[in-house]
Amino acid sequence: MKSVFYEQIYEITRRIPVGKVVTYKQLAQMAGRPGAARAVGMCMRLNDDIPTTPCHRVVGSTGALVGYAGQGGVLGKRALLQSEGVVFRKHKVDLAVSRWKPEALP
DNA sequence: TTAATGACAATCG
DNA sequence: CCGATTGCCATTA
Repeated sequence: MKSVFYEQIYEITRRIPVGKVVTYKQLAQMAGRPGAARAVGMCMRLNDDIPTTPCHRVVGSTGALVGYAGQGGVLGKRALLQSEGVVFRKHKVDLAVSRWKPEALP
């Protein structure tokens, strides 16, 4: 365990359903640290356990794929998201459709 | 304790 | 719309 903050981020990230994404800002807010979006990004970068923590489902507030430490970089990330059903509008994720809203869970 | 680093985000020209 | 700038935060050396 690196830190409580990181663990929280990972835990939330693990709940993201297939075909949906969240923004770094959103994660930070859910972890109780609004404004720590940047720190969240670092957390994702350190994550190497992709199977249990789908960090590729985390994008920028505008839907742009900021970065990806996994295979293929942001390109591979985009491919993964698309294959999971995430809707893309040009080069960015269509947050209006693919943003995960915890309250929207059935 | 201070300074530096990033997978961010909002603002400005 | 795009690129540059500034502010923010947790972690690390």
